[in-house]
Amino acid sequence: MSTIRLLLADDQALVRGALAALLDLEPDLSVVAEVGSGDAVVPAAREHRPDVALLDVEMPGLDGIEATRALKQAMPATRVLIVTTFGRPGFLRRALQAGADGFVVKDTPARQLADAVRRVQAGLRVVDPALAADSLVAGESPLTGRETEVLRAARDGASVVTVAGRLFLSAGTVRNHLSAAIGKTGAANRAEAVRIAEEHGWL
Amino acid sequence: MSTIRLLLADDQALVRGALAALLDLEPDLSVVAEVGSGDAVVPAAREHRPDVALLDVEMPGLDGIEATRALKQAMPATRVLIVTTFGRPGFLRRALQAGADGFVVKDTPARQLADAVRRVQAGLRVVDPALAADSLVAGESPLTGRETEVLRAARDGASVVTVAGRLFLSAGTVRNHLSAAIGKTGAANRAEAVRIAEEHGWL
DNA sequence: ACCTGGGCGTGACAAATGTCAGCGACCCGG
DNA sequence: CCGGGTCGCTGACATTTGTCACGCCCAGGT
Repeated sequence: MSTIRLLLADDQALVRGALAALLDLEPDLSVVAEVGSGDAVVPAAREHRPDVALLDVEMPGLDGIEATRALKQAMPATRVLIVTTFGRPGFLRRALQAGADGFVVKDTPARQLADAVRRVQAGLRVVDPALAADSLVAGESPLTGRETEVLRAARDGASVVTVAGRLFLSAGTVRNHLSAAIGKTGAANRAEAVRIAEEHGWL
Repeated sequence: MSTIRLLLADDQALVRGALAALLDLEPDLSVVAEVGSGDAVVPAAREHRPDVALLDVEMPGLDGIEATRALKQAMPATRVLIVTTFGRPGFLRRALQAGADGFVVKDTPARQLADAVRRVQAGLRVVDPALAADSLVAGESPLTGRETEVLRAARDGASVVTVAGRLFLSAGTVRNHLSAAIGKTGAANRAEAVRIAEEHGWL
């Protein structure tokens, strides 16, 4: 049995290095490339031809989801395993839609990671069961495209007019979109709506 | 030269295990205990007598800062090295005040971690230079105790009356404290004030 | 004894926010 | 071709939020 070649992508160098150390302990696994940003994933994959890519969701440049899409398009044979800090239900859904073969939260015990890699390499889907359940109840984002944009632009506490300026919209329109988002999220508030949408992975 | 005994505390099992793997590669280091919450730090330290404790800041139960204080009080000889995701200037200051011997961000290269551990064990202070500079400019929190409390209670987007109810205050008082916090942070907004305060590590 | 600063409260005011109804435009599927 | 949905905009309205001035109490330093 030949060794499985791995690519690691995580913006935190310490975590990246530590994961590499952990996975290199396994005799059948070998980390052939490490990158710290989403943009670097595809070039590194072209050069080192990994069997499996472990991608973090939170990354500068392309995030893990977009990087998955790009990688699957460039090299469809490469398996993708998403490794992330936050178990946002929406992330799981979007990751799978982007073509990911597995989804692991950083809460899972260290020893299971190598198994997850092997399963993914074998062509199986690996998904955290608890998270999958959450994803089903949470469902898809109820927010329309514009509402999502507006809510995202209001994340940092910008006022209505500021957001309107950023998106080239009328202030009234922004207010309406925000109102709709607040209603759909069940929030009482702009800030609360942002929080809820973020927790569900809708932003 | 005897080996340095380590205690690892991080709520993310995968990261914890990976760090353990990384550090165990060094011949002079040995991970003798791993815990996933701040409350477990002191008991584990009592049992395993580590030379150096690596603590994450973000943890359930006691956070890394409080755990540092507790550990230093219970076993002053133990060296504490804080390892954290976010380079919030305020965290550094509070960590050092709580008695930490070193402060490392998760962005630093993996190979430097072992060195940081050795330096801390040798009695030196280890601090990320860039972060130290930030800490100097950012300075201490300008917020008074009450203002901090109120701002923290308003973090999730709660309304004035809700916050007032939580803290057993009058609505007007809450508004005044919030107004003061907004002024001191230079924000235009409650939400912005929260964001700014969080970025500085004042919450 | 005096001053200072933080905490707590009230009242009043302007500005921002959230809600609602209604209008025209567009695209897509039946 | 005619809905239905999304988008964009307006205007009006009640509520919330942010600001300010003012007062009271208490703990600390001088």
